[in-house]
Amino acid sequence: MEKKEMAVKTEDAIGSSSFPCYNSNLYPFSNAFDFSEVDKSSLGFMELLGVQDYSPLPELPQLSTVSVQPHHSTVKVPSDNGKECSEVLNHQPATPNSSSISSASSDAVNDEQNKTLLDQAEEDDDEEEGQQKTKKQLKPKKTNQKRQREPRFAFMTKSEVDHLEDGYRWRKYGQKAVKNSPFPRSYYRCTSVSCNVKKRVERSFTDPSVVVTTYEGQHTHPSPVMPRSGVSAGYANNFGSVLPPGNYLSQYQHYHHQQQQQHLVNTLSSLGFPYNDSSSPKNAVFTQERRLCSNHGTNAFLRDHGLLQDVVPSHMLKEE
DNA sequence: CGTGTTTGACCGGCGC
DNA sequence: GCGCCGGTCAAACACG
Repeated sequence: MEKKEMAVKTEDAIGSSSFPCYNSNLYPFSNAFDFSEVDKSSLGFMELLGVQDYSPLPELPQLSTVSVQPHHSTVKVPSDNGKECSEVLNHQPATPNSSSISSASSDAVNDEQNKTLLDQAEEDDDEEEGQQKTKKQLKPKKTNQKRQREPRFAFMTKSEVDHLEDGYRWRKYGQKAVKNSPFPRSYYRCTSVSCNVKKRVERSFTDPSVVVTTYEGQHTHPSPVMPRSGVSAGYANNFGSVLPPGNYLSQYQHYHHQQQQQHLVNTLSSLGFPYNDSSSPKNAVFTQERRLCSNHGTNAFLRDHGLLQDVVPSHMLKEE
């Protein structure tokens, strides 16, 4: 079977010298596909390296991983920690000479009860003001409430640069060696005050050209890259940010947007997906993003449908 | 001086 | 209890 690609070959698309490999900024399927609705055998040509659901759990994040590969489909529900996540990712075979994009979607976001470590730390400060709490000293005992995480999602990107630009400003706060991997994992936190979004960046050791980026939490502010503007003026990425039209990153994203949109159209057509026919039951594929969008706070995110907003008829994307 | 990175130490969960 | 490991802290440092 002829193998088609959902993602754009970075080198082919833009030339490796013009831009760093930012193709991951487009995530055409981010939050878009409900794989439970899709006959995975029909997706055999896709090069989705992994789809991860980091939906929050009462205690530790539980990860359900779906791998969709040629002639291989698995659904894994790891036990109680995040180890299996990276393992699954790392088990993905390398696919040289092709870009790969994967995405994951978060389920219902129980964001009101989620409490970050920073929040807890602030509370600790309040409760124990006057106490010295330098790092060298023992930190105050935490309460028995266990740590809860924000919803997370991860994706894999073929890229030469580790830290992919996404329109937000990040401050690196740590780097750790990863077990069974020669590549370190970097930890970033959004620099905006009161925004506790974090992301981890690591390189797959099975395919060093693949960068695994994991986002945790949701931005409580617009992208600082954009001065302002509505969606119509700029190009919205899938993280709720909108980039101004003249922005270099925006232009780049728009270029890839067009490229990948065409790929998506071709792919859907070859699959027999009547993407312009709302009467098909296959349209259920597109419903999850809308559901997710309604769970996000930012207007930009609400309106952002990524590639689907151009491929899928607008009435399919409307709130019902 | 403000901002961001580096890096060793610390913390907490987990398995044995 | 101990060690491993992922995640975080924060002092030191670099840079514009």
